[in-house]
Amino acid sequence: MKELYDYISEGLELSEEAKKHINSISKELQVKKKDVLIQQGQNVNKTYFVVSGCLRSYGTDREGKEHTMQFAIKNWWISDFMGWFENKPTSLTVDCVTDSTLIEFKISDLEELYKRFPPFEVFQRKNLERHLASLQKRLLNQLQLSAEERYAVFQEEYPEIEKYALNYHIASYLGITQQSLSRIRSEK
Amino acid sequence: MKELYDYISEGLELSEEAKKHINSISKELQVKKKDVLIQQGQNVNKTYFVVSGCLRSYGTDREGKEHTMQFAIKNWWISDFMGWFENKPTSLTVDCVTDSTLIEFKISDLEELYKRFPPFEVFQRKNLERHLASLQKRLLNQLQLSAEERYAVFQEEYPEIEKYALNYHIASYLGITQQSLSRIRSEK
DNA sequence: TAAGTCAATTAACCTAGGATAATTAATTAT
DNA sequence: ATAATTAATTATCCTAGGTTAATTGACTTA
Repeated sequence: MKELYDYISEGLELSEEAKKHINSISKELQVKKKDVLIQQGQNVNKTYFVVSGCLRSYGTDREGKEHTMQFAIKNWWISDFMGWFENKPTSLTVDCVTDSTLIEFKISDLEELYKRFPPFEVFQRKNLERHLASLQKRLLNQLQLSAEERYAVFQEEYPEIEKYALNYHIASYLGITQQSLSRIRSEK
Repeated sequence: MKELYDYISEGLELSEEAKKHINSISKELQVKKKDVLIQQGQNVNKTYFVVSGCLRSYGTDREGKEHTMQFAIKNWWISDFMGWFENKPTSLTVDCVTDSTLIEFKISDLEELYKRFPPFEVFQRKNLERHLASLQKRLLNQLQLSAEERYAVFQEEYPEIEKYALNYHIASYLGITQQSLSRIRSEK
């Protein structure tokens, strides 16, 4: 839990009362590599804060191909926004790239938290803003860079993730096949 | 101004006092097709609410090719999140696809508004959530659909934008060349 | 330690969509 | 209206990255 408090404290003053409330709505979770936390097609109502390890969210298309939306490591959140905000069955699966320690929240409990402790509302807005900015950057990269360039950006930006993730996870994040990624790697 | 009030009223109770405050920090703007509102490379501090017409934000790469990040029509906001939240010169240009009527805000004035009127903070968070969900969907489409399929989704989702925007605007939104879009169109 | 997975690499071939360039159509300005 | 721009289409050729399949390597589990 300490990791979560530290993380929050970077953004706002965390009162004892707030800590207690957070404690009451969350639970720590030990999960194993390949455990599935959110399953494509079901309704989402959970979100996860990563204490250690690595998670991944991805969509699976008709042909069974996976497309990685996001990785999450220490101090990141992961869930399926699309499913939650549109209140529809999720189009993403969230599973574990490695054994991990997580803190689990019901999204509705977080909404309640924002109401009770307004600084959290602000904190969350700023998180969303940052998240949005990084997604925009990724989309722009997708539109304007070659596969090789995207891979270079990825390596530059997320060296720790490259250590955890499998080759085909990374390929599907970059929007290419595993074989292409292999090719790119060997060309250096 | 009425359009903006109506838009806000869909999300929250709009007091006279809040209206007055909004009035004091915004100004209505008439702009012409091709006018540039935010120029790639400069610092961003403005955001625009579209009353009528159509705007577009895009990045220009080294080879001078444009890549459309977003269109905005009636009741949408447009600015450059990446530039603002990272406090860096923007990598996007925002210009007018058609003559338009806008309401202009300084982003810092909006932050002040959130502070003074907390319901706006919530309202804004929810907007960001929706925005994030739609961006995720777009990225997923980019990763898993063919150019032809993406175009079909675009037509389905934004029929009004297709009326306003030029062919090469749409192509650059889909991540393909103008010629490819032409080809796709003629194949039907 | 051998058998059985599961992941990564490599190679041969193929295709969606890019590049270039010429032609036609649609706007805009005079 | 006419000329001058600016945008869209079409055609040819080309390439990045996909597809399929075989090979190698690296973990598991027995």
